[in-house]
Amino acid sequence: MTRPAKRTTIADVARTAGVSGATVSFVLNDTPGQSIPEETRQRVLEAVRQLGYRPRGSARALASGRSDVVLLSIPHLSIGPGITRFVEQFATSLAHAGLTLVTHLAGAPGRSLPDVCAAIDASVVASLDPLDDETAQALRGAGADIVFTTELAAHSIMRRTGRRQAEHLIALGHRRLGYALPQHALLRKIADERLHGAADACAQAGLEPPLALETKLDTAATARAARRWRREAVTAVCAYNDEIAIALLAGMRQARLTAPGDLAVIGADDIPLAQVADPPLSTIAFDLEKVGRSLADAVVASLSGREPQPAPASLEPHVIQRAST
Amino acid sequence: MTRPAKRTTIADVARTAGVSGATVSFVLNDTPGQSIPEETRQRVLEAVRQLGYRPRGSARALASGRSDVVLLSIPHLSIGPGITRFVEQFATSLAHAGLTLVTHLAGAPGRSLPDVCAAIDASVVASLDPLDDETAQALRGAGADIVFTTELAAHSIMRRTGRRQAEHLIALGHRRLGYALPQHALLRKIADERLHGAADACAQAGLEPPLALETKLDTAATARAARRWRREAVTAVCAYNDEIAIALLAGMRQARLTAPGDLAVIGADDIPLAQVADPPLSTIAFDLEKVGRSLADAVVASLSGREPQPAPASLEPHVIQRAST
DNA sequence: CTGAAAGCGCTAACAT
DNA sequence: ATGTTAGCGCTTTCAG
Repeated sequence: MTRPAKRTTIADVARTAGVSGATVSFVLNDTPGQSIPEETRQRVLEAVRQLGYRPRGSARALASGRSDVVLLSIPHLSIGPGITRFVEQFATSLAHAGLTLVTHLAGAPGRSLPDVCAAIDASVVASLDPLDDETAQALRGAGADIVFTTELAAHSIMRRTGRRQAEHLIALGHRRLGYALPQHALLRKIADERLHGAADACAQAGLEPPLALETKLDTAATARAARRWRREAVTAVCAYNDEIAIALLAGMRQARLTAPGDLAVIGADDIPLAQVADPPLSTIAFDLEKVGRSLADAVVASLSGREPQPAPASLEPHVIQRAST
Repeated sequence: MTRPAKRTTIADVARTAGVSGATVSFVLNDTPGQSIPEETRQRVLEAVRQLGYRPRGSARALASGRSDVVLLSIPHLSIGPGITRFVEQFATSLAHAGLTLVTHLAGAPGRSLPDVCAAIDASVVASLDPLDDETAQALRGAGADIVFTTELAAHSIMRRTGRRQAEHLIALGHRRLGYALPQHALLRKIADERLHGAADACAQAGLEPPLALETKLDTAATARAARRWRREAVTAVCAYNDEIAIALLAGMRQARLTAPGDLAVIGADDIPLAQVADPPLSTIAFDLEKVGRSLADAVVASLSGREPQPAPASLEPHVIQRAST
């Protein structure tokens, strides 16, 4: 057993501060039901600072049974500026509650989510994608006190996003819609939600569901799709996201079609490039930071045994109207 | 102390398999210098499967002194499809070596990198950005057996990326270059590297350094920059990345300037949207997956006390020539 | 108000 | 070839 240079432990701090390890633990954790005199408290804090001491997570987790680490599983590809803001807000809110966030990119071969969860002994696992039962089961067994999926949040936001896209187009007078689906299999789950939402809006307006076509980030492919939609009397299309929408705009340009005249197009996610598209792209935005905050609230609630609050209504995705529709 | 329903431990497995805990540990870890009969081995494995047992990371780390967890710090904003591929490959290669990767989004308030490192008791910390000394120090103290920064890898790749952009333009006959810098402060470090590389290429060709202008993802802003470059006799510009390049193309369109005639533009990173830009955007690509693989190699080497191998030359960024230059 | 002591689940000597 | 045992660093009763 090769044991490298011993790190500073709670015992070192205790010695320096002239107290016992227990006392150090008490002040560091603000353990309730203890009344440490301010003087002692300061002495301990000073020793901690001086020694640069940080409690070792594994020991703490082992002893207390809770690591206070939250593991967020991010679906494979959909990473973008929006997700970044979301994760940051999530991490910040969690930190505020004394929890530490780390993330795991799902979908890659190698470690499965339960493996990672066990390895870091996470207290909570959050996922943007609904987790399948087997995984959820494993996670519980692997020590995640609770498994929190955003099925109630992100999932339904996706659906409402599709719904808004379609509603906007319908309100503009369009009666036959198209839907541009991404090709990538890993985006399919989210894409299906969005498409589903759009279909709901159509049904509610007494229209046929959108004509969904698979596309990719390639001008020739989107040009083909655009012609097909035209042929089928589609006058407006919802794109799975802004990237697809921008590619569609490019394909239309190649096919000598213009937006919104020949085909109106609306994207989703409001990526920065949407505003410099030609024409500027209408899109759906939602407050990811707010989502991050409520997800954190839910995690905290869950950890303290309370029921999670329903997500605030202000999470509603909303239309950003630009020239493409 | 609320202790929730006990999880299955190594003792449960031992009992079920009719052996001792040590034996279970041996077969699970392939502990060298032990010769477990195949029959026993299978019995243990069977019990593990049946009970769905996974060793608890914290206990393992505490006992052995190594968590085998690698923590990757990702700089704030530069997340994109490229980074995703990199992280996935990194995780996969690491998993292959028995290591588990988790990531942390740097830059957000809340937990600092050393905090996270201590919380999960990471064995290794890797960062795409160079780490400042204080952080590196804290990391070492916080238990990262080694701190591995990619200063040698990613850092220099950034510089070589800028160099390639400029070299390409110079080879095309341009004698006065511009550089489009991002506005965001957090991108500055990388941007400076890229600009520096471009300046090197200029110097080597006996040219003045590029005229660097700060821009943002806004058509009016990039149009202004484009006019300024024209005024200063710049004929070609390197953009910090493809997003900026696309915005510049849009600004030029607004200013009735065309690429490459009025101003040639080259981006960097080869994002999917680059190929559907109008005109299709020349850019710099590099094999992020290869970077992920060599970074993993370096981590493994470092963990076993060997010197990291120099990164393979095939990591060189290369030009993707499209119509914008 | 503070300290002593018993573990948390696992690994790795050391016995057998 | 397998079992016994002593911790790893910390938290948390329980005494003082």
